[in-house]
Amino acid sequence: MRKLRILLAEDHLVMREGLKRLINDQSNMEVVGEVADGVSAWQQACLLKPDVVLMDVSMPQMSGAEAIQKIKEVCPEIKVLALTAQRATVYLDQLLKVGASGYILKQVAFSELIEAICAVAAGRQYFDQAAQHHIVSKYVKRQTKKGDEEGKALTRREEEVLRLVALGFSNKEIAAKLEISVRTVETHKINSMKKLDLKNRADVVDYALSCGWLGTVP
Amino acid sequence: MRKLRILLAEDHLVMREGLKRLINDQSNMEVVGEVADGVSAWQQACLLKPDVVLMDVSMPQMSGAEAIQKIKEVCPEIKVLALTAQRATVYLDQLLKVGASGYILKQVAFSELIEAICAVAAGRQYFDQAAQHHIVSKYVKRQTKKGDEEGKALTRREEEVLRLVALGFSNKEIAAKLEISVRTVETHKINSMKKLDLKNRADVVDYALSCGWLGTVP
DNA sequence: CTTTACCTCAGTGAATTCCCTGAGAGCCTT
DNA sequence: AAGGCTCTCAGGGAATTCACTGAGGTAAAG
Repeated sequence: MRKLRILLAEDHLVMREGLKRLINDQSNMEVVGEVADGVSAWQQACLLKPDVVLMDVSMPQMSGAEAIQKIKEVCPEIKVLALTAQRATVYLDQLLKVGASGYILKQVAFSELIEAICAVAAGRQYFDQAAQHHIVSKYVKRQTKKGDEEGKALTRREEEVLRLVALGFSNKEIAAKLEISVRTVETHKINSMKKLDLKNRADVVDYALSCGWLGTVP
Repeated sequence: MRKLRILLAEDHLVMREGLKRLINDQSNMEVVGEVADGVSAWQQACLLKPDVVLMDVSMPQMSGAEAIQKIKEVCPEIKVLALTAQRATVYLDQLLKVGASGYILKQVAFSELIEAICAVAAGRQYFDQAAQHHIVSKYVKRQTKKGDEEGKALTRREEEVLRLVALGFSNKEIAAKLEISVRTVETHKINSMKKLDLKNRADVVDYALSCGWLGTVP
């Protein structure tokens, strides 16, 4: 039986080394490459053509989601298992959209990680309990509410503005940054907050944290 | 030669298992315990009396710094090596104050980690380059500016308020939370921002990120 | 006992944000 | 061509924050 070829994309060297050794100890898998940022992840994935990419979603240079999108664009046959430090079910939607085959927390037991890798390598999907629950409940909502859920997706501009709001920038500063008027910023801000049912800045920060917008300091 | 007895305090199971195996592979050290939160870290440290506690500073229930303080109170002979996911030199001061013997990033190479463990076990201190630089530059400043640096330390109340500001709460909400008047909140906010030379909310968020105030969602 | 630091609160005027409304231009789909 | 979505901008009043000042009470340190 051929060994599963795995690419590690994880910027914490210690965890990366740990993962590498643990995976290499498995009889049916081996680590064929290691990278520490999203850009390298994409390049190496296309070069090495691993069976599975184990991808930390919060990495410098390019976010995990962006890297996954790039990989899937060029090599759709490569499976990507997203690895995240925090519970971030909101972020999950984006990962699913760009083509992640699975989603698992770093807090997870090692045996479950191996199981997840095997699952995605076999073409199945793997989600931890919280993610599973999130997906199911959203699906149920969609069934009942019909297209109401889609109406809650932020537009590019809205997300851009909301991210800057979470980072603490004032409307004025955001307007300057994006070269638009303050009133426009207000509009995007209000609209995005209504869509996500965020009542104040604290909610925005919460949302941003759950999205990983603030998680990594590059 | 007796093996170094090490306690792992780290809430990411995968990294914990990785660390355990890597450390146990070393001929001169072994992992004698593993915990996933600050409270357990404290209890197990006092129970197991390890030579070194490898402590993730961001853990649920009790922060790393608090746990270190507890450990050092009861068992000052136990050395603690602080492990952190992000560069957070500001947080470093607190770790030093409570008695951490070393400070190292998760991004570090495994060999350096082993080196750090050996150093703190031997009673020396170990700090990564950035931390080293931070300490030295602060020391130099203190030499030149005398007590000026101390004047820049936030008071408990100021830090409390600033943290809430970074989390996106409005003055009004903070006032309600702390049961003080809005004007008092304004005062603490202004004073703390002046002390740290933060010009706007964005700077506050930056500072908070560098302190790890926003890094972990428990 | 005096000094110092900390926490608390307030006045004031300017600046900014909030929250509602309405609306024109560009682009894509039907 | 018509409709829908996105991005853009604006008016206006209420609410909040900003940035300055001053000040009383308490607790620790000298």
